[in-house]
Amino acid sequence: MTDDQVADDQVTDGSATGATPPEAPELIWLRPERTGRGPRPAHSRDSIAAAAVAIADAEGLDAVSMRRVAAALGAGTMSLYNYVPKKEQLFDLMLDAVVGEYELPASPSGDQRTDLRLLFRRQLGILRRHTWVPRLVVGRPSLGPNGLRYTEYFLACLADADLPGSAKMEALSLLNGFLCQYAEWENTAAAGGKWQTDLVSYLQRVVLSGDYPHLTQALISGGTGTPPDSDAIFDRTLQQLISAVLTPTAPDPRG
Amino acid sequence: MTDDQVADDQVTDGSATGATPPEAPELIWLRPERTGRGPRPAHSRDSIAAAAVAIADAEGLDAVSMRRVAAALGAGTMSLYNYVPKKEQLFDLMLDAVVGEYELPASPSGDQRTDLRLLFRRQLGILRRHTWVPRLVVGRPSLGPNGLRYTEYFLACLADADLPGSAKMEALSLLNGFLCQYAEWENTAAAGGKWQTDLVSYLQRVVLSGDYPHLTQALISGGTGTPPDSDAIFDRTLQQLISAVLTPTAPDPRG
DNA sequence: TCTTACTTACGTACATCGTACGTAGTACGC
DNA sequence: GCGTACTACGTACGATGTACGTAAGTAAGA
Repeated sequence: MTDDQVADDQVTDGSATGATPPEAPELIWLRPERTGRGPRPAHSRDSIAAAAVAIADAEGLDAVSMRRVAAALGAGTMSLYNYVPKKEQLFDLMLDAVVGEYELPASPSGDQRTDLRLLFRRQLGILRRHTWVPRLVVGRPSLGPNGLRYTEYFLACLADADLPGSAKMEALSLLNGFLCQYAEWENTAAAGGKWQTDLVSYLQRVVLSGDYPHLTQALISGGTGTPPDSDAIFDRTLQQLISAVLTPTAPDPRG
Repeated sequence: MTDDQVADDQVTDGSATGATPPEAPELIWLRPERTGRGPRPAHSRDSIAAAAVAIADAEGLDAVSMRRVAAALGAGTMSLYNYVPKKEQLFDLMLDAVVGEYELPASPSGDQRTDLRLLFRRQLGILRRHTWVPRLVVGRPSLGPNGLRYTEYFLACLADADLPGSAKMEALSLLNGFLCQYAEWENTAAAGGKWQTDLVSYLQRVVLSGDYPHLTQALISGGTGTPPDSDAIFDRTLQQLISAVLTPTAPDPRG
């Protein structure tokens, strides 16, 4: 599984230029930021991430291109590829930078529910400043330095919980998923514009068709496009989820 | 529902060449599939969606380009734009096609938990056949014909529940979010390849650093990259969420 | 110290993407 | 039949990710 595709690389030819192009790792955290050879790099991962984040904040995620970020750094486009070999990894840098914005307490207070609630409420604040984050956190775990510290803190909050380690990881994933989903919902609700208008008139048409009684009732009993008046919905749901997650394992009520 | 969108078309300007370039709606479901004028369209939304879905299933979402889909239909690239003015709307078609794969029961059995469990387990089956779906369901509600039927059925399952309509919609969103997240996690777990390998060696390095004791313990107490041996995790979590969602509103245990 | 090997920096170039635009042909409403 | 709105599609433009080659700079081994 390790070396099946470079079998016939330099075998027949003894020339000098690099015996094995050593398969750059897919994960950017696996390559050292600095090797100590060659000229001193002009940029750091932090500055690159900051530049990219600034662009995404100001003009949206689609405005983040390699050219654009390189230009923002005052570098040639292709120079950026020395630091970030793939655009996906630029996204990794951006996510880790955002996770790092939360100044974590030194250690949890000990009250699990309160600690978790505070943690995720802060995270929601961060996501509100960086509305592009949810689109990026699909299946890719954010495990850069800041992501690791964040994960470690989350697990420290659950240190006393009577749960297997895997359940704690699942809890993290579940709560983060909810967080991003809620943030993204806020985004679309606040987007306004033509899409919003179209959606409303479409739903009106749907309601008037009379073919969807349950949907109709659900819509009229609670405003649809209406953004949440406060964080009440978030808080309430968050607490429900925390409770669900902390419950060791419900006895299976299978029929 | 029949004629409400052509109100102010020719009112202010009597010139010939289309007085108002009538602002094509952002939502594809808002434009009729067939207007009755001009030549008969050679393709249908269903066939277009099917072609796109086939490509995505076979070669991944990134292989779905307008050119590719048009070619699969035997049409010129730009002809596709008569049916789908924006690529985003092609994605809408694809999602609705996938939602339509589940042959919904005529009406729920009446046992809320069982009905919901069955519904989402089927949905998981669909997502396993179309691994690209979670990436597409970020913030865009899927409200095509099939999406509407699906939503209506979900709400019918909750018809007897003592919840406000908004809470039911939130429940739908929450459960769907979990579903997609779980499916996406399965995808990355099953992806294999170099990324997986890199991730493992990275985590090994992290563990060996000794700086993340809680993370270390969580990792060793439950395999990380290990795909779930069965659907047990999904089922258990799904039930927890269903219970949480059906609970009218926990009394606020605010300190 | 010199050499060598590897780094950084960046310009050029290519394939591919979404899609704006224009033109030609077709079929329904008047 | 006439006009208008539709379908069909070729061409073309700007932008993207990034492979590749070259020049220059610096640390490690002789």
